[in-house]
Amino acid sequence: MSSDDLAPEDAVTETTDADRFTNARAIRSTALFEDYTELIADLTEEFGEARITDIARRLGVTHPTANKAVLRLKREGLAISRPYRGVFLTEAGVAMAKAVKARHRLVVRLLIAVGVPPEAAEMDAEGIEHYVSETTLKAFEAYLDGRD
Amino acid sequence: MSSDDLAPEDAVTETTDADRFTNARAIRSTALFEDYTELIADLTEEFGEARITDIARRLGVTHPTANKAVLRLKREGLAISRPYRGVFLTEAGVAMAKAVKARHRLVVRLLIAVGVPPEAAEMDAEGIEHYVSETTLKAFEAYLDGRD
DNA sequence: ACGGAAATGTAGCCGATGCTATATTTCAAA
DNA sequence: TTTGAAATATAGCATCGGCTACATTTCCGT
Ligand SMILES: [Mn+2]
Ligand SMILES: [Mn+2]
Ligand SMILES: [Mn+2]
Ligand SMILES: [Mn+2]
Repeated sequence: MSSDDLAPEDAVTETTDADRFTNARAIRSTALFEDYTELIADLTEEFGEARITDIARRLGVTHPTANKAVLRLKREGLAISRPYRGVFLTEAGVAMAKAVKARHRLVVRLLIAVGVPPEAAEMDAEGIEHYVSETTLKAFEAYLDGRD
Repeated sequence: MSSDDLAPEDAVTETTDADRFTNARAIRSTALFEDYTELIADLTEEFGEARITDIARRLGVTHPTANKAVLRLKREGLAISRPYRGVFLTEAGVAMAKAVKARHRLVVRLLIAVGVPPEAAEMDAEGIEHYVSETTLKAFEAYLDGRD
């Protein structure tokens, strides 16, 4: 199980356990932003703007929690807003939302394709989506195309 | 896209967006414990005990971080240890480790089965594993059995 | 036009999870 | 048996992401 089994002499770049965990930690720290941008995009499409109250209700958190998260989004250049007004995504925010939404849908489609009940697929995808790499995404696409 | 499209009069239990996000938040708060118990089980099998230094190195964190996490594990009844000695899992810890390891392997197997390169499968599984429900797990098993 | 309810903002608390710096303990080599 | 290096523990700092309580602003109905 140890990563130096059969360690070769030449300069192969090994993926260590630490690499995997470090990757997962990095993703964990951006997952919340991904959910916020995706949600703000949805609300903007539905209502023309994303109100703090609606964001909080959809996420199942209190409004101060949503407010604080939006402050972080603004600090990171993903959103803009004026006091007591709706929240809007920046270019970067829109780009993130688009990518996240595409991933979300693709993960759900794949789960359903391998036999996961739609309800469970939707539920699990909300967490899984953030950890699916580009490589895996491509594989999902290829799998979904090349069947039936 | 709104969840009250075609809302029925009778008492169907709807899964709201908030339910999904709340579920994902709950899982996020246990994911780290799952990684720790799985890792401690591995190290115990390899070396007869899990030393703080080894835990920290495998996870890619500093040893004070690992130490503090082990304190939380102990508080939650998942591990035991005496000062300056190795860490061991309790019954509950072993049970968690077993379940997590089974999930980890199954997720990797499924990803590979749908065409994800093994390297990427291992990498992504480290995050994905925590969000796979029992229902989805069963579906993965069925899928892996019922092919070839 | 205004008064009150709803929405939004802010202050402050908490635990989790990371870090660095420092203290303490263990253990093996000399 | 001593002692120094490695391992472990602890102290203290920071950010994140939850919460409650309270302050402020907006806006709708009368
Ligand atoms: Mn999500
Ligand atoms: Mn999503
Ligand atoms: Mn993991
Ligand atoms: Mn794992």
